[in-house]
Amino acid sequence: MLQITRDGEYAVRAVLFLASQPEGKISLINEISEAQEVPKSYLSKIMQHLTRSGLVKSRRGAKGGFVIGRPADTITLRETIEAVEGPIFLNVCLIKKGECHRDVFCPVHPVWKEAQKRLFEVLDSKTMADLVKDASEIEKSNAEDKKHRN
Amino acid sequence: MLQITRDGEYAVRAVLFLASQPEGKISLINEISEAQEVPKSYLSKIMQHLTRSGLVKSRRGAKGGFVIGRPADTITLRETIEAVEGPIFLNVCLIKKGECHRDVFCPVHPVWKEAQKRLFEVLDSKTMADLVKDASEIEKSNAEDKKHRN
DNA sequence: CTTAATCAAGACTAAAATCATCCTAATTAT
DNA sequence: ATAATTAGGATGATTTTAGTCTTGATTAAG
Repeated sequence: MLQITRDGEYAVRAVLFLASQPEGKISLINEISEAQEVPKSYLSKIMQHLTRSGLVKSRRGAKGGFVIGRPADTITLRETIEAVEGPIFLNVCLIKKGECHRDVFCPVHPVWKEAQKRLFEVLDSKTMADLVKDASEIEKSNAEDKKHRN
Repeated sequence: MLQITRDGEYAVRAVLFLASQPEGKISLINEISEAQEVPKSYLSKIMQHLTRSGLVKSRRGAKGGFVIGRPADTITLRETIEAVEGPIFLNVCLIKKGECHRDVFCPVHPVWKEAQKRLFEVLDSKTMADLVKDASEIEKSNAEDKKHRN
C-alpha cells in the first residue's frame, strides 16, 4: 500500500526514545511502551528485531532493559525502518536486476528508480540525533506559543 | 510495506498501452492483457476502476473496448496509481491533521511530509505522454545496441 | 541458592489486504 | 436474433498486519 507499517513506526519511536535518554540510562519495555504509546507485547517483538540488528542493546534479568546500540548520530531513519521491515523497494522491479524481466524496455522502471532515490535521500539524511534535537526545538516552540496565548 | 501493489503497476501498464495506440484505435481486454502480461480477469477489474475515474473510456458490446479517456500529456503517473489504489500516504500521520495526535510534537512527522513531497514531485512530473516517448527512445537505443553487437 | 525482575523466542490469532477467478447481466453492432 | 464485449458482484486462497500469550533463559540481589 505504499505506506510504512506499524512495525516501522513503532521502531522509530522506540529508538528515538532511547536516543533521548541520558547516557547509561537503562529503559524498560514498560517505560518505552507507555511513553511512546505502543502496545507492550507488540513492542517486545519489535525490540527483539532491533536488538538483533544491533540498533539497540538489551540486558536480561533484574536491572535489565534496553539502551541504544550505537551513537544516535550514526543511526538513520531509513536504517531504523529497514531493521524491522526489511529493505524498502517502491516497486518489485527495484528488488534486483531481472526481478521484473520488463525492466529492460519498461519506461516506468527508471522513474521508480529515481523516486526511490529521492525518498532515500530524505530518510538517509535524518539521524536519530537530528530527530532528538528537532524534538527539543519543537517543544521549545510549543512552550513559546503557549506563553503568547496567555 | 511501502511498495505499490499489482493494482497500481497493472493500471500503469494498461493506461500506458492505451496512450501508445494510434488515435481512435479501440483496444480489447485481450490485447491489453497479452501485450502487458496482466491476467485477463484481473485486468478487467482494474479497467473498471480506470473507467470510473475517467482515465479510460469504455464501450460495451460488439466493436466495443477501451480508449484513453484524456490526452496522455494530462495524465500523470501518480494519478494513474491513485485511481486504483486510492490516495498515497507514506505514513498514517499524513492522512489528515489529527489522524495521529502525536503530530503536534513528533519530530518525525515533518520528515514524512518532506519525503512524500519529494516522491510526489517525481510521480507528478511524469505524464503518460512522457512515458510513451521514453519507451520509444529506449526501443531505439536497444536496437542500436543490437546492431553494434553484430 | 532462592527469588524477583527482565528480556527472548516462538506459537497463536483475528482481521484485513492482496491477487486473483468466475458467473451473470447489460449493451452494442451487424 | 446473435455474437461480441464490458460491468458488476460473489467468491476464494494466500499473505500480511497487528497484536497477544506462554514458556524459557538470564541476571542481580538478599
